[in-house]
Amino acid sequence: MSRPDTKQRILSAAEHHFARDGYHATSLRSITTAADVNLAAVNYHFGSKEALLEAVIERRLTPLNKVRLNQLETLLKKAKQGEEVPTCRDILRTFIEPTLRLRQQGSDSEDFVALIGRILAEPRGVAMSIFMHHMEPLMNRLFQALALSLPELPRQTLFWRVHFALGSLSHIMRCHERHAMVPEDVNVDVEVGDLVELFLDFASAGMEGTI
Amino acid sequence: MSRPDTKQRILSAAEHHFARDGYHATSLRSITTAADVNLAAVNYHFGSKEALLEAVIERRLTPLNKVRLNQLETLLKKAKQGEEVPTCRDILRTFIEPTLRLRQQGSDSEDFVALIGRILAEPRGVAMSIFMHHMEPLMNRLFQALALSLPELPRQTLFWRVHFALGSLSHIMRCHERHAMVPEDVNVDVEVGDLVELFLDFASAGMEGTI
DNA sequence: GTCTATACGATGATAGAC
DNA sequence: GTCTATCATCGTATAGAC
Repeated sequence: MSRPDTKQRILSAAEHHFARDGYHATSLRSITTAADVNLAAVNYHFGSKEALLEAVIERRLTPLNKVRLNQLETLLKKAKQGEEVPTCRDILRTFIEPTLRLRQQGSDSEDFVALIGRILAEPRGVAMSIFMHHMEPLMNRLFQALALSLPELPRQTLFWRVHFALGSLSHIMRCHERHAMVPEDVNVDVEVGDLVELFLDFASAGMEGTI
Repeated sequence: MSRPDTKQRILSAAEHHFARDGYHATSLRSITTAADVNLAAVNYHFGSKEALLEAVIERRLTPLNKVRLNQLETLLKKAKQGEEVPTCRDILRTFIEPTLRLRQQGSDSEDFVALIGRILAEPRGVAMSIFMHHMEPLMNRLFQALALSLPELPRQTLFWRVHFALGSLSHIMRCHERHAMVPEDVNVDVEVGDLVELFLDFASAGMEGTI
């Protein structure tokens, strides 16, 4: 019996398990069991566990970054036509909104969001270099746009603030389920759209803060 | 031959390896080799790999939180005497400065900072519950103080902003060595004291931002 | 080409003899 | 406290069925 979707099934199962338990704590056996395929199928289709992780990342990161870059370029073009400078908030929005929206579109991309959050937390992790490679053009463009929007800010200060903001984002990406130590009278359930605005309030204020 | 410092040597070696490679990617063999003790010594002194991790965390987190809580209480008392409200920036400082300072005091606590950053990145990780248990009183007090400082802010908004700020902090804790995608003309080397101020500029502006 | 069954060497954590 | 044995499980390799 031929099942042409074997690769995709492995990718989805791997995505889910990697996101939930982390790369090292996930065994190939648990993935192949969940995907209902033979253990050796991973090696046949991907070559190794590490290569599987790379494939998991690339499957979703490539289209995501295409969307983010498109939105950013559109914003910059529109601002240029109106001879304005795009706001810091709008620039950040092109980066974070498509990311957080992956959670809600009913697809199985929710796991991916958490997975990226985890990868960003493993400095010397196996996936870091492949991830960075995919992010570089977008990051350069983002930094460039923010520098345009905040011309008075020293570049070193700008760098650190971008670092802080993206660190904050990676934290949210990881923790959309776990909410420890929530005060009793606080309701943490928010719509994705509201979370985006809450975050943009915080991050753009932080970016624009006086020195 | 009896070596009374066996436990401490294991703790330090474990701290170093857990911080560098992560909990799951670290083998007991690599720890005991580095500590120059027998493999089984871990089980004898701590019971299990997981219990060792807990001991590693507790050894430094207990005194750290004592310092943070003391600084916060002192700040609140001083403000009360002057019949003032402590600033958001000063409150945050009591939390983050003692943490980041662990890197520079020449001790071996640098690894611990990175380790905590990593633990915070593993939602369902083995160490999360023990970590949270240690943080709860301090977090409650922190939230309470910030609510005092920003009375006009809805509590839900305050919660999320604290969440964002601490996410940002955990990111810095992890990444003090890796700095990917740094623009060419930016120098990322900063003193700990400068980093604290850079972060407080960002975080307090973000906390105080208008709604 | 796809997929399966099975085996291998390495390493994991732990228990029990000493 | 230490050492050794043990056993489960890991990622990977391979031979062969469809």
